[in-house]
Amino acid sequence: MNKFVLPEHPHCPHDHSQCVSDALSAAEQVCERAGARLTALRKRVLELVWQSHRPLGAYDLLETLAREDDRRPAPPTVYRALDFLQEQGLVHRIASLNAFIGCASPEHTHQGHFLICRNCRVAIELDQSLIHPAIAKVADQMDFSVEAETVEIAGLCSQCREAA
Amino acid sequence: MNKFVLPEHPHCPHDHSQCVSDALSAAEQVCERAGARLTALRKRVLELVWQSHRPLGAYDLLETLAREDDRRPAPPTVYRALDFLQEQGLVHRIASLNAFIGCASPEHTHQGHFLICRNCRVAIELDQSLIHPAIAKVADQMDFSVEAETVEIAGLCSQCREAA
DNA sequence: CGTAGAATTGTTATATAATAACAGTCATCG
DNA sequence: CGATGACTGTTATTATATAACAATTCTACG
Ligand SMILES: [Zn+2]
Ligand SMILES: [Zn+2]
Ligand SMILES: [Zn+2]
Ligand SMILES: [Zn+2]
Repeated sequence: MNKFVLPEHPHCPHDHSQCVSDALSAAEQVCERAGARLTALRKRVLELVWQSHRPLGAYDLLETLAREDDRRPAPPTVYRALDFLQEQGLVHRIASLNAFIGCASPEHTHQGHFLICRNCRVAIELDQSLIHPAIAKVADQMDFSVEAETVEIAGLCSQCREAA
Repeated sequence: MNKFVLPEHPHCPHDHSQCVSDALSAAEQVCERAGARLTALRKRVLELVWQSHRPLGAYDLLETLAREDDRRPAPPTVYRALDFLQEQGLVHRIASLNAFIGCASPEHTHQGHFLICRNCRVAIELDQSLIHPAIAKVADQMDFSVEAETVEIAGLCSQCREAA
C-alpha cells in the first residue's frame, strides 16, 4: 500500500504531537548527514509547518511567529527558512496554493505528489509508485529530461465526500 | 503517439500563424456551442496568449495590450478575460509559473498536463493516456474524488539538452 | 424602434506573495 | 581573542491577483 498515508484529518483524530516530534527528529538526522545547520529559527519554522497536515502560507507562518516571538519578523526571515527546509527536502511547496507542507519522508530525496481536499484542506503526500513511472515514460517518449515534478490533485477526500 | 505534440520550438520553426488561426477558429466554435460570447477583448487576449508556445504572465499580456491599445488597461481587464478563457477550456493556467498558455485541444474538456523546458520555456501539453489513468488509480485507492489535476513537469527538452 | 435588465468592460484601490539589498549578529577555527 | 563565513534583521520594492463600484454595451421584450 501507501507508506505516505497519514491518519490525521478533521474526521480522523490521531496523536499529532507524534507526527511533529517524528518530523523534527528526522530533520535533525537529515541535517546532520548533510552537514547543514538546523538552527532554532529553522527548527521553529519546520515545527510551525507541521502544526497540521494542511499546507500553510508563508505569511500564516509569519503571523504565528509574530504572535509568539513578540518582535515581529519580516517576510525574508520565514522565506529563507523555508528555502533552507526545501533544499534539505524537509518541506514541499504546493504551487497551486502558494503554500508549504512538511515532507512525510525526508530520508530519501523525491518530488512531492499530493492529494489536496478542497473542503478540509488536508494534503496527503503520495508515494510515487504509480504516478512517477507514468511521468517518466511520457517524458521518455518525448525525449524530455525531467528535473522537477509538480503533481497536485485537488478534490474531496473520502471523509468530506461522505459528510456531504 | 501524442496528438498534443506541437512542432513549435526555438529550434523547430514552423508556421505559427497557422497555430494561431487554428486556435482562434476552434475558440469560435467552442464559444458558439457553449452560448458564450467571444468578445473582441477576449479574442485579442487569446491571440496574445497564443503568440508563442511559452506560458505568459498576465502582466506580460497587459503590457502588450498597453503598447498597442494606447489606452492602458488595468489588471482586472486581462484577468477577467483569462478567467473566461479558462472557463471555456481555451486557456490553461500554469501554477508553477503563474502564467497562462493556450490549450492545444479545447474541443473536449480536460485537465492540462505539461512538460516545461526551463531553458527555452516552451510548454508542451501532453495527452492524458498515461498520466491520467495513474492519477485515477491512486485516487481510487485513497478513496479520493478528483476534481482538478495540476501536472507540470519541468526539465530540458531534447533540443535544449542536445544544445548543451 | 425604445428601453429595462443583464453582461461586459473601465477604473481605482487594495490584497497577497515573494525578493533585493544591505546591515548587524553569531558560530567556528586558527 | 580576531578573522571569516553563515545566518538573521530590516527596509524597501517587485510581482501577482482581486474587491468594489461606475460606465458602457449588448440582448430581448413590448
Ligand atoms: Zn499528524
Ligand atoms: Zn477532506
Ligand atoms: Zn505554433
Ligand atoms: Zn527547450
